Amino acid sequence: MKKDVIKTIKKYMGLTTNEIENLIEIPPSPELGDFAFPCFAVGKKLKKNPAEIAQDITKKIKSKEFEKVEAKGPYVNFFVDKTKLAKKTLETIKMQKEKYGSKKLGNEKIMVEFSQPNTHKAFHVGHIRGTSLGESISRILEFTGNKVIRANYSGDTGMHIAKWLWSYQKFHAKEKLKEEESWIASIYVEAIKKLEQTPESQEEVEEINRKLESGEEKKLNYLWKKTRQSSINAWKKIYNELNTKFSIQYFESELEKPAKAFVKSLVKKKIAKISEGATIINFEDQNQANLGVFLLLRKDGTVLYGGKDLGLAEKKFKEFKLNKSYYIIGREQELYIHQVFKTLELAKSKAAGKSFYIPLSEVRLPTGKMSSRTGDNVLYSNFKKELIDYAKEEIKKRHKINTKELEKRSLLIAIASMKYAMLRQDLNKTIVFNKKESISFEGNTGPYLLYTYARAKSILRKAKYKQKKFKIKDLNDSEKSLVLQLTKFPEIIEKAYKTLSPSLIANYAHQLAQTFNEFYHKNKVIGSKEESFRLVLVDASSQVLKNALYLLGIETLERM
RNA sequence: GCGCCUGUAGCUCAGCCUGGAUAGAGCAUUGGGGUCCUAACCCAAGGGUCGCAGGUUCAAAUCCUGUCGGGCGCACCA
Repeated sequence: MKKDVIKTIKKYMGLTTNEIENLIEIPPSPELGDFAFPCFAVGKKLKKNPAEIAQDITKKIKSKEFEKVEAKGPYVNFFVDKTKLAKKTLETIKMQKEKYGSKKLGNEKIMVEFSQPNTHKAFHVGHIRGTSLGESISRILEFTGNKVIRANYSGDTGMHIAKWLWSYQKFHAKEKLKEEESWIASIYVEAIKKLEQTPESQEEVEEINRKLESGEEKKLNYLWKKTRQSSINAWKKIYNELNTKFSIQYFESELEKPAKAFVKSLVKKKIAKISEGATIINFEDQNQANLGVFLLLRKDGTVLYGGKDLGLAEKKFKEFKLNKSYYIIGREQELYIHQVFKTLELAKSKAAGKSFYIPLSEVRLPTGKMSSRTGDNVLYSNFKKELIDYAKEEIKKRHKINTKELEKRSLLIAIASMKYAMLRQDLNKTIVFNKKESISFEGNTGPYLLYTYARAKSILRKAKYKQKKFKIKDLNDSEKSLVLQLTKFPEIIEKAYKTLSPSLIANYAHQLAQTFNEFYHKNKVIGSKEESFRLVLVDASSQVLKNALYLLGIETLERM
């Protein structure tokens, strides 16, 4: 439809398609039309009053594509023929179904690294944001023609693990190992507290760290392996619930060797050097003073996180023939990740120039930063439980269903609620997590979207709807808005792909749901004169809503 | 000190990239809507010097400069 507008204007003005496309806008209200062409720029060029130009163009236009073309001040307003538009849009959706909105915009093999929890530590609300985002971006990339490899990278060695093992051995040795993340997290918090009380214990911890790296003590190795696996098993359940499946899981412990080798080569190439006993890159030497100093190896020769990330980048490109590698990592690591990328460039790595950073702002508590050290955080499992309990209450108010169905629905609602809350906001914005306010299923929330979908499906069920041919007469206002909303979806996808912003899709889904609910309220479907058409419209709406939710990584419910 | 992010209604946020016609939602507040397809819904009302000051422009929440407030980062943590 936009194309028709462009074509029409092009016929009467000496402008290129691109110029026109950039000028065309959507009027602030439907009474002003569906598309508008502002004449300011042309007015300036021709040194004529834009309002006169608008009048002129309007008089000349004789296209039959539009219901009406009208000059209003300096604007030429186009009114699209809604009946034609509805027919076209609904038929497209009917045909393409879950592929509606999908478009081949890219054709690359892309790795998306996200989530990155550490073993022996809490999986908290902050991880939910990163995980939801990674999954959603992956789906958007796939939906637009790319092949995606989902990668997870976890810290399973180092000082924090040593502290955990120390705490367990010293204070909980008789307890059975559990796979609950809350238990795992609590051992770590206790370690930090005890170490503050008795700083002299730090020596014991360092001894454990040494033994752990050398692998000399069998008993310790066993405990490490076993507890590490507990964390991994706990994640499996979490990722399953969050609808995420990683193609590959990397661990820090596997990267020590390749990292050391890579750092060695950097020293050889004189990119890195020894300073105060540690191996570093001073970016001042590379005329990149703004990147500061990048630390690779400690004094004692052990590899730091940065060194391992370099090794990992190499490994990723070696293992998979990637076109691109995305890192979804907290904003606080921005400098660090740019140091990694610059180093890859200096080393002429395969990963150079193909690695990209997607910065993610943190999830905070009203009281400040979340920390797995102090336990000042909201664990995934605890938050989920509260959401599930609330969902159960709400369901029980409305329906009598068996336990199995109740469990299924409440979990899905809980996940939708948390994911949507994490995705609807811009990545650059810090989310201040207020637990009380987060547990709400009304308004701009995930459950509202699920509810809208379930309502639509309920109509189709009751009408015993089957797809067949349909006729469209005149559309009323709420039908028109709904059709227009459905027509917009492919554009939203394109923009979301270009900017890697799931929030655009989240906002769109909410708008669509609002428009649908308005339509639902004003129009009776079953038993109305327009039943056949309205059923198609309901079917299409539910389909598009489902597609949008899919891209957010949110599953729908047929009944809620 | 330097660098990055951020400031829009009482609260939480869209809109800013690509400047245009009355700045939009949700929550909260107030008032409506049930013989009717799921009221987790819908309708209406009140509520805004778009942090502040300059500049560019016919036109600025949007672009530029400065400034103030908040967050984060800047050598052996990850």
